[in-house]
Amino acid sequence: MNEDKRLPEAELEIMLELWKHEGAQRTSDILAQLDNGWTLSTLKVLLGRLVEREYIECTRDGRLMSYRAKVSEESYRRRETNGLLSKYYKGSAKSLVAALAMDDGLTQKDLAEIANMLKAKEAK
Amino acid sequence: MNEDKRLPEAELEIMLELWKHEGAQRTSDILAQLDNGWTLSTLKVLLGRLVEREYIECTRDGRLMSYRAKVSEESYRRRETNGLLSKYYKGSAKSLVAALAMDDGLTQKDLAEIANMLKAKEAK
DNA sequence: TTTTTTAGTTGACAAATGTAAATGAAAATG
DNA sequence: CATTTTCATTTACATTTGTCAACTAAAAAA
Repeated sequence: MNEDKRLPEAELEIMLELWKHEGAQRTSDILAQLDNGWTLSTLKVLLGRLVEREYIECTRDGRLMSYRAKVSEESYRRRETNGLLSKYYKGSAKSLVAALAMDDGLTQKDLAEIANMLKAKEAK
Repeated sequence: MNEDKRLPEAELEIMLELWKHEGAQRTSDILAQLDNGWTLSTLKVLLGRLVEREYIECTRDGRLMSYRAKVSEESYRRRETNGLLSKYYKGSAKSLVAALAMDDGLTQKDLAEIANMLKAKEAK
C-alpha cells in the first residue's frame, strides 16, 4: 500500500477535517468546514488524489458525493509521532517529554495524572 | 525570513546531518555520513537550495566548500513539535504524553525523572 | 421539455522537489 | 607545461503539489 508516505500539506488538511467526524461528509460541507480559500474545484482535485492514495473512499448519494477516511487518524498520528521522535529526539520519548516540560507545556499535575494512567494500565 | 516553512524531506536529511556537528563540514564528508545513494551532484544542488533558504551558510577553504547550519536544530525541532502537537493532539502536550505512555514509550521512572526536572526548574 | 443551476470530472499550468548529467575551473600528475 | 583528476556551478528534466478554469452531466426550475 501507499500508506507509508506522508501526505502533502493540502491533503492532510482535508484528512484532519474528515477525521473530525465519524461518518461520510459531503464535498460542500468539507469545503465549508475547512474555510480556507479553496474553490470547490481545488477541493475536488485534492479529494481525488486522496482517493487514489486510498486514504479515503467515496460513496455517491444520487448526484452528491460523500467521503470518509479509510486510514485512521490514530494510525497516521502514530506514524507522525514516531517520525518526530526518531528525527529530533533520537527516538526517545523521554527526551521529547522532557523538552515539553521545559517549554512549559506540562505541569506537575499533568505528569502525576499520566503516571496514574500508567499505573492503572500496568495493573490491568 | 523564510524560516517558517517546513523543509522538504531531502533537505531536512542534510540538516539533520549538519546538526550533528558543531563546526562546518565538507561536502564529501556530508555525503559520506548521509550514506544514502545520492551523487555528489545531487547533494550539491540540495546544499545550494539550503543556502538560498538561509538555513545554512558556506565557507570556502581553497577550492573546497564547507557548510554549517545557521538555523538551530533546537528552533526547528520546536517548530516541528508544536506543529505535531497542534495538528494531532489539539495542542495539548498532555495528550501527546499520555499517548506516548500508552504506547509503552514511557515508564514510571521516566515520568518521575521528568517530574524532578520540573521541580528543579520551578525551584529556580 | 427547454433552460438554468449544480456538482463532478478533466485538462492545464506554475512552482517545488528529487535526481543527475554537462560544463567549467582549479589542483595534482606526468 | 600538457594532461588528468577533482570539485563546484549550471542546466535539465521528470514528478509532485497547489490551484483553477473549462467542460459535462444530472437535477431543478421555468
